[in-house]
Amino acid sequence: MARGVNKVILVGNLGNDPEVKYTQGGMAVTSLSLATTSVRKDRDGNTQERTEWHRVKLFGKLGEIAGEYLKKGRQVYIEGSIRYDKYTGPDGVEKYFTDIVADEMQMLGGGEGGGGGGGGGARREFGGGGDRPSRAPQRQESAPRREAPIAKNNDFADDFADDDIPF
Amino acid sequence: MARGVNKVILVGNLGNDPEVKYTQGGMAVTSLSLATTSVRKDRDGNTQERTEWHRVKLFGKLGEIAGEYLKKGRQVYIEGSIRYDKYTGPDGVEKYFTDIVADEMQMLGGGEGGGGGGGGGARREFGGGGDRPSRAPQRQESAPRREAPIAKNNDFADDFADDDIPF
Amino acid sequence: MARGVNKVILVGNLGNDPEVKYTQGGMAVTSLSLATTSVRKDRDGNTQERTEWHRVKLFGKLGEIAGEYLKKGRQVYIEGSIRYDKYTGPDGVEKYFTDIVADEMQMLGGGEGGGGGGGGGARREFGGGGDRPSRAPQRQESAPRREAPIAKNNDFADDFADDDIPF
Amino acid sequence: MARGVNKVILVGNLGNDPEVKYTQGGMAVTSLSLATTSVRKDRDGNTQERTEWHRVKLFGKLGEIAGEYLKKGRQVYIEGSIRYDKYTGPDGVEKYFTDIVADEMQMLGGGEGGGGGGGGGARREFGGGGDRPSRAPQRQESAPRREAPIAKNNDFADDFADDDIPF
DNA sequence: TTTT
DNA sequence: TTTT
Repeated sequence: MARGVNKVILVGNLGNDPEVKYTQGGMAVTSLSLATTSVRKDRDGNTQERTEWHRVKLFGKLGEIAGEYLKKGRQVYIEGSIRYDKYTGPDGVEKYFTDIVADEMQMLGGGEGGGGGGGGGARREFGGGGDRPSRAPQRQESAPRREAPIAKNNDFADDFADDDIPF
Repeated sequence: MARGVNKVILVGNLGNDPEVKYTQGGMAVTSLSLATTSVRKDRDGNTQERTEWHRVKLFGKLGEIAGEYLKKGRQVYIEGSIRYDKYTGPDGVEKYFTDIVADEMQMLGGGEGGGGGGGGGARREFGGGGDRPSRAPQRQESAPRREAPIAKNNDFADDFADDDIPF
Repeated sequence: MARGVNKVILVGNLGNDPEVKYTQGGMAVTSLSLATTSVRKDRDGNTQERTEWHRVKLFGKLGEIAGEYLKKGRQVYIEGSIRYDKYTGPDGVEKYFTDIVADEMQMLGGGEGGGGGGGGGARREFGGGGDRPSRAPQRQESAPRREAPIAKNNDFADDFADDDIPF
Repeated sequence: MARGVNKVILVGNLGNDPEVKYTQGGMAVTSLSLATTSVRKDRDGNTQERTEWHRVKLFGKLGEIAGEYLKKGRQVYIEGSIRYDKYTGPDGVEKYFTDIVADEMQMLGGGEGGGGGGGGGARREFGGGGDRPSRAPQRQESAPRREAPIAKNNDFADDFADDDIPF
């Protein structure tokens, strides 16, 4: 439900491998760095290029799939919404972040990236409960003694209750 | 032309009247503050709301139409793309901006806002040369003695050559 | 999940009041006739208009909300997908239908249409089981003795198992 | 300009090579058959698939690029609008067509399809006059003596004045 | 800062 | 008729 529409559609290439983190409740929070490039001719007839680097966040099962199948360089379709966040650092300085929160993902380009699942699509889960924290436990175990082992730098992962996909 | 897709679709309400500025070449650069609100139930069954405030930029003729017909509170459809900008202030501090650069605009809701043109739509102009700097001169005259009368605070207006719609 | 993207975004006005039908299982199947108009100048400088009339289908709770709050003339935002159907009539003649199956709906324009819920948004339900056939029973009772009381003319309503939102 | 929004976004695979025709004025009119497939689980847990076949039309330079670089099987992003047409045949029978008129196209998947231009994007031209009927003459020469050599079967090509991109 |  |  919503009052208004906030929709983003991206087709771009990953600048790096996905980064997968887990909340303490075991929900995957995956970050992508996605490039989209525009090309145009300026008034002198020269070709100009400009690239935007989007920070894309995928939660829950969608984040797990992204972490498993996406790789640096791969082309992907993302549908989601824009989210603006402000974070006040320990030094009191405010920092601003803009994220694209993905609702849907489509791997493009025929899956040279290996695996068996390349080329498929995935959709964000609504309605809690279904998140299997599959590989999360290991991950948690591998970083045992920290108060907040995840989301040190406001990577969205402490913005919401565990296992609660944000909006 | 492009390598990739960077598309945003918004339906929201204006938090303020539009701000119209002009480049030295006379091109309108209009800024909107647009709210989109999401509503959902959390796990306890309580209704949660979250509002995103989008900074929307409209250039050229599209900016002039927006400045003329839009008003605080009015509902509008915007189609455009995301643009991330970094600005280093005189104090050396980097600031980040995210803007939605509009390609298309639709006033919604039947135009109680007056004028004759309410309720219509408009599209961004491609292909240079057609920008009539209609009311820009007056505007320039009303702020005569300043070195950089426009875009003091990196409002996009000095990011591009005059009369050159950015991308 | 999907292999590919099939997405439609419409903002238009209803040509008629919504038509609500119910499957035998009690699921609402609501049809809208939605107009979108394009305007342009032809080569002689004359203004040309062209209107497309979209057949929009809304299922389940989304269909109930549409049936309750939408009215002829009202402006609405629809997000969904295109569905092409073929129907062979009793005379053996094939007929083709194109429908927009709605996933999301936003009433636009400030809700002069009355009620308390005007102006809100709604989202299609995924995951079965949640469809309360609220007013459906009465509806069924009012048309008791018919073999196929609903969907005589292939209005989508017999294309799918009862209570099963099609795709 | 428009009153309303009529927008379609597709990512799919071509079922066949593109078909390129030319108007008498030399404008390319290219048709694609584009598949988008949805997958879901039904209530019994079985996987169901449904494929929509979209008729996509590309005009002018965009149609020339599509005809040159796209091939059967290739994945493509299309942005455009829905257009419903009715055609009354010589037998008096009415036939209905639904087309997606493309405004923008992106070839996806890294261009194994050869050529040098694979993987790029293209945008529909607005503003008449710029259509170079590059390969059209040959095409015209190869079918010299016919009253209406093109668009026998209502392929959109006689719906509009030559060189006039429809809307 | 908007809107219902 | 495509694709994984």
